Amino acid sequence: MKEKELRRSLAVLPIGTVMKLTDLSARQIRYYEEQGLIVPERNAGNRRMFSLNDIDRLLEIKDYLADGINMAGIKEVYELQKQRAKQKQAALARPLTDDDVRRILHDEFLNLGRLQSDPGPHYPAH
Amino acid sequence: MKEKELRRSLAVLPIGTVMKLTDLSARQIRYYEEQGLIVPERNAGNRRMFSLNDIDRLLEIKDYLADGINMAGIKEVYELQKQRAKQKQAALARPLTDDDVRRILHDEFLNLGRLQSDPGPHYPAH
DNA sequence: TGCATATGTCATGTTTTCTTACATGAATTG
DNA sequence: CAATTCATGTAAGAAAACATGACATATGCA
Repeated sequence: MKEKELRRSLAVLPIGTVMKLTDLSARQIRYYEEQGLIVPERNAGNRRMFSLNDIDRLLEIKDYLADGINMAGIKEVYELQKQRAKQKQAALARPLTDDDVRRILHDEFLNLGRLQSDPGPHYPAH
Repeated sequence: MKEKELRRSLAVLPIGTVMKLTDLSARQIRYYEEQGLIVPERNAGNRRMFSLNDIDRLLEIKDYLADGINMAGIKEVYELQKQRAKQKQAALARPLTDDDVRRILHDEFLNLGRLQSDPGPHYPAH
């Protein structure tokens, strides 16, 4: 499962291909990068190079936008995901204290309603 | 298994990416196309666009060349593969006659020695 | 009405790729 | 040995793709 992950994160696609695969304009893709939602690599000539993971992320962003969530909201979604991933990794790195467990469970429940079944209220631009 | 095949045959990679993934020069890749060993698609602007299957094929070609097989030999290899695939499909399309079976078995045995265990003598330039 | 957001469009410069042509070292053949 | 063929390198000029920056605009909200 490690090699597959590597392949999915290989930056091999130019923006033209990504436009076709996602049906997004170059302007949109660059804007999402500007907003920090994706961070495509650059080749030696400064061309953006995208991975399959980037494609997935872009399609997700598209869905969120179609659902009426704005940039700020999407950023928050990914912030939460990042923090959850970080916690999970920390949990793997060392044995969990009771306090960890409580905090993780708390966050899980906190995020359940907002991110899965129901997008919830549209996030205001903080 | 059908969707995976589709993804593998999607022409999404520019030649620059292919160069890096295969460690072949643009000259080599174009030459192999000229020889009919690969047939990359073209985008609207006439740029070659490669699929993952093309990458596999190029790496195969590289291996064959490293083994001392020349273009003519490699062409023959792929010709045989194509014919075998055609026969297999024909076999699926209609019931086999005894004669079919005999002929297919014959070809299988014929190709066994040459293509699998031992590359055999280097093919002369036809 | 005025402002912020998300996207379109245009201009200009750089990078990538295309085709065509010629060059070349290694192997082959007469 | 001289002449070919093969597989690849290299260079030139044109076209396509992409980058950045600026300005335009529709939409929704305060």
